[in-house]
Amino acid sequence: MADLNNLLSPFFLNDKEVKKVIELIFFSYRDFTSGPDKILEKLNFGRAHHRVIYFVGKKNHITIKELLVVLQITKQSLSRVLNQLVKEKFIIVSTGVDKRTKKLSLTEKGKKLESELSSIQIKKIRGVINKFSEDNINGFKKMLYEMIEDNNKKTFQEIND
Amino acid sequence: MADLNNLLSPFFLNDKEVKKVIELIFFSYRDFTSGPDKILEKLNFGRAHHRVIYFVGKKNHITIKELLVVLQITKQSLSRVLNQLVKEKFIIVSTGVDKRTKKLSLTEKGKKLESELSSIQIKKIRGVINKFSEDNINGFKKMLYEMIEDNNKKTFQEIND
DNA sequence: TATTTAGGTCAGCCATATTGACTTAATTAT
DNA sequence: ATAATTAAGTCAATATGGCTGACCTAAATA
Repeated sequence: MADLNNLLSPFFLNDKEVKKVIELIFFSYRDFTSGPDKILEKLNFGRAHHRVIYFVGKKNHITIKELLVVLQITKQSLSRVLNQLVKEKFIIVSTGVDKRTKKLSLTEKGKKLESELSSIQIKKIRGVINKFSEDNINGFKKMLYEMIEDNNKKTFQEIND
Repeated sequence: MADLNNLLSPFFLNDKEVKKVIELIFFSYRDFTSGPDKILEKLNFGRAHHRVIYFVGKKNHITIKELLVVLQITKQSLSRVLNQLVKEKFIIVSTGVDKRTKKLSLTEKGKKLESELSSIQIKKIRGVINKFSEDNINGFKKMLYEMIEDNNKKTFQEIND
């Protein structure tokens, strides 16, 4: 019902073919993160710092709790990473209207790093986009979205509304 | 030249749209690995064990060196993980024709675990495949492949020849 | 006023990775 | 035959990024 393509010619991949997809995901993800990793290394930061920088950049004035929902780590884990970023002035903290909360923002230094890290990944994705059609890109996005668990689909929507 | 679609209607995504793709990759990969992670946890294993189990299952009689090329970690890192898997009888080791090398194989216990872990990810991918067309799937695979660095593309080909 | 919420902190633990230095045994090249 | 290279292993130290559990403060809400 949903898709004529499937009704007319149901598409099947055997286990071996599906496993190739597993490997493509593994290899592509590793290379997707390796670029930023190299820059982060020079700053003695890791991927966790990248994620915090990224999502604070994405949503200015994000609170600790919101960040925890997105990252799905414990506050103890976030704490160490975030404190380093604040101490080294990539992120500044202010108090929310609800005075229990804290609002996080990137400093100019933080914005610069975020931009440097993101531009590597943006470049990589654009490189891919340029080789494919609009249909392919839209399919790619939809398929990635379908791989996300329902509760996290909600989170993805929330950070993009 | 390469693609009429792009010549006729060059497809452009602005930075904000490309960043959505970055997030889709982040969220989907996390959920792609979370299923196996839960099973591994019960065995006091981690994702590193999964990768070793996976690639030994993929290529029976793989050597340590071949495994290191695929995994791109140091032999010290591999050593700990592999020794645990051998000690707990998920993997058996034999000597190659070149007596310097070792050949790794899954035991029945190892095959069972590999199958249990892979079936989760296979199921997830099939779930996605069933919602899309053959064109979409082929596009998906090609786009993932294009995200891999050239030297690793070679590795991907080699493990699939 | 009592409870919940947002955030922080201390301590200890585990997994995964790294670098560097060094060893052994087997193969290959000179 | 000897030298060089290769495959594998090991010891030690270090870093990152997660976790649990226990406990605390201050502010908001019921």
